[in-house]
Amino acid sequence: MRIKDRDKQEALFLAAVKVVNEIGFASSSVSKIAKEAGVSPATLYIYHKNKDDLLISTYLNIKRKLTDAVLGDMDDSLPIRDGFRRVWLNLFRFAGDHLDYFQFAEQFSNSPYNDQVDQDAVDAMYEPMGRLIRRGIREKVVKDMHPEVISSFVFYPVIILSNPRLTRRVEMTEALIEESFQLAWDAIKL
Amino acid sequence: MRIKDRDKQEALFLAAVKVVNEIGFASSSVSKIAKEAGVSPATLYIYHKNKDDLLISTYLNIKRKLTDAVLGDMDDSLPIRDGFRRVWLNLFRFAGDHLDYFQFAEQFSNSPYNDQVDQDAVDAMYEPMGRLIRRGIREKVVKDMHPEVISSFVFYPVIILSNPRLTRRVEMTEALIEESFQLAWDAIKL
DNA sequence: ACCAAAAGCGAATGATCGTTTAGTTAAGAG
DNA sequence: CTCTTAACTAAACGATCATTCGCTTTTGGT
Repeated sequence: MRIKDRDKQEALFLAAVKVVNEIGFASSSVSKIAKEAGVSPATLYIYHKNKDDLLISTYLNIKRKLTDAVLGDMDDSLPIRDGFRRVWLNLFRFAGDHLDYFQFAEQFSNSPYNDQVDQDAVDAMYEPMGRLIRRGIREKVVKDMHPEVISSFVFYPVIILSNPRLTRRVEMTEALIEESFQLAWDAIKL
Repeated sequence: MRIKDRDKQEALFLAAVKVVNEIGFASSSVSKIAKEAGVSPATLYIYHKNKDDLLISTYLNIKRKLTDAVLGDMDDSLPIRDGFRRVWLNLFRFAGDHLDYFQFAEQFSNSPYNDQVDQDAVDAMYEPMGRLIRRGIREKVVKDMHPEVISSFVFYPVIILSNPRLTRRVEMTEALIEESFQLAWDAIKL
């Protein structure tokens, strides 16, 4: 028996990201994504059971790449502030390198599609971050608040600042990224 | 000659918000929105020149209501911190009262539709906020950074914290909202 | 070398899409 | 009350939608 083509898998993933970012969920059709991937619409259904499945697995694929890139080099022996700083810088680098992934993920997670993903599975990917936050609280370096509150002050500003659709007037230079991290740290430090 | 019906205008606005929030941009069609509004699809074209125009003006309508509710009672004589605090609390109250507006706006502003809106016009609505930030910097109470950076640390966490799609584990009580404001203030204060 | 089976595709399915047309209804001006 | 005009609609337009069908091609196992 024949085996599924890894290249087609990847081509479909990249095509979904590209088409959705260029024309939005409203206009993105299976045939447009298939054409962009250089594949028949019928072939797409060998890899995904329907359109929703294609989009959901594209999202999960991005989330996995994101958490790998951002949390992959976490080190429990690092001082708390350095741990946060490393993740912060990773996030900016990833956003710069893969703006398209970021944009797709934002479009997706704000849409009703998000209700179809297993949120606990996504949250589990962020577990290393939760560990860092809890350690910071235990060591009396970080304010004792729910990890989701801490995260929202540290990481969501990054999502805004690295999205040129929302932040048109500011160019995020190396120095400005470092300065901005100080704001994030000031928000959460004890 | 006959006059346009204000109730239909409003019904179309509410229907667009409701349908888009329930089934997303991907599945939202003109006929579904018209049916929800209790109106013929053809009638919709008397009020909007096409589908995009309907969605864009729905978004701008929400943005106007939002800035009115959040920035409408700004007072230049208030101490800086109290000014920020008032806007912060307004934003939480508005998010609680009109979660549907918030959700629509987030879906919209993260999609390519956003490229079709005059961003300068939207930015102008936030001008009172820019004034407050610049006054804070001038009086050496707020860090001297670009207003968009300051805003991203103060207000975007609110958008996350008040979105139950993203923040499922934390219930934002009055006390927690007040505590969270302290984090926002710590981030930007000198 | 051959076979089984899954990959792969072009074309067709019926449904729904955004928009227009042709005609009816209702209300403000006189 | 009448005329005018724009609001309003049901039905229809061609286009495109998500998905499937019938068939061909490829490939791993023997």
